[in-house]
Amino acid sequence: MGRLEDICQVAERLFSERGYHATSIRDIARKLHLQGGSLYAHISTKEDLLWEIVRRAAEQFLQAIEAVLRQESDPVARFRGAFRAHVAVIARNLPAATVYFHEWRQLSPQRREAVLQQRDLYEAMWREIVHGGIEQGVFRPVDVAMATRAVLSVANWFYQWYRPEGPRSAESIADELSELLLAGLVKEGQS
Amino acid sequence: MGRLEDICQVAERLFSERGYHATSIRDIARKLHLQGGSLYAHISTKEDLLWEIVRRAAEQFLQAIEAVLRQESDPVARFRGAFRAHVAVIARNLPAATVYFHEWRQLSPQRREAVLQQRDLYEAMWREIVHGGIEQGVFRPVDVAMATRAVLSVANWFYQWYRPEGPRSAESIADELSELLLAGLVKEGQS
DNA sequence: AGGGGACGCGAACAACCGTTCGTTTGCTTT
DNA sequence: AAAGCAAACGAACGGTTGTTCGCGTCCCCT
Repeated sequence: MGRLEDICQVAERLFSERGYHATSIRDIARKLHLQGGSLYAHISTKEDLLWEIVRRAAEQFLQAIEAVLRQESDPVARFRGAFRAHVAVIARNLPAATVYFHEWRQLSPQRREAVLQQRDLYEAMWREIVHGGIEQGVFRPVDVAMATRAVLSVANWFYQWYRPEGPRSAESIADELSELLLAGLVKEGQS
Repeated sequence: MGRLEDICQVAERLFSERGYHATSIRDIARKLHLQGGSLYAHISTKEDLLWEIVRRAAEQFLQAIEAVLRQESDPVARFRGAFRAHVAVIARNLPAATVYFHEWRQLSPQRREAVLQQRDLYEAMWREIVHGGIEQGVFRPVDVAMATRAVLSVANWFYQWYRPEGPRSAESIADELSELLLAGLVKEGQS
């Protein structure tokens, strides 16, 4: 089954660099020294390939935040952990994350709906973190939905500018960004 | 010249909804009750159409922040003004802004380069705002590049979730978001 | 040793792509 | 009324798209 993995990996790279519709099945095949039609021994549809990439990425985001929520209970620790985990998922697999954020609209209506449902669930977990911080008096009483959107904006936009060959590690960047966001959330006094 | 404007408007909508490569010249023509080939009396290339949309959007962002920098000098006022202006450009022309952020990579290498240069210039102006705030002792001594990236993440991601038919006005949202970001930047004491 | 299944080839498919072009239409100007 | 002109038609172009399929070829299992 190593071949399918190879195909996915090449597809991730090309889809992320050129976009889904600007990448042909023959482009993917060429990078593997194969003929276009040969890919259909391993995949059944070009869209299935996109779906596989998007589905896996979505799964990783969910698993990452669930692990944090399971292990941490303090709002600030949860916030830092979830932010760091989100950034790590992107950094660990930048092409797949890029495809996830950029190309999910090209999926069929049903699959698009599934992505949206997963995204809503993910955002609800983040809102829970923010809500918990306010309820425990650690965060200022800001609008939960709006603050969550701001946080996720920074977290999601990360894929647009992060480059692994850059000078700073993803963890170091994640910590600095989450510190900046926390400063806007936490009540004046202690961090 | 009204016809070209019609074409641009339809192209903005379709490109933003389905993506550039998923929209054919015939799709655009159909919405105008025209034949595919008829568009070529007004445009010279499909890519030229995309370029026109992207170019105009980029221009609006630049003009908006330049006006703010010209009128305001206080760092906090500049920050609030620039953020509000950025969000207003997106809200005022959501389809074009969506195409700008989402499809600029599909342009030719030279035009892509021009977009990048403009974006760098825009970001430099934002860094100038943050830098000025720190220098005057109004903002905490954060990393200018990183803080600017965080702010622009929230500002740019706005197009992904803002819907004009929603309950809150773009200005009200912009003010709340910029307040949240400012709280993370400003030194403890006064706002 | 021999049979079977996975894998890859390469030609072919219908559909669609962006773009061109000769022709027709219909309005405006003289 | 005639001439001119921009706009739209509609057929056609060469190329590319995703996908199919019959055919070999190689390796693994018994």
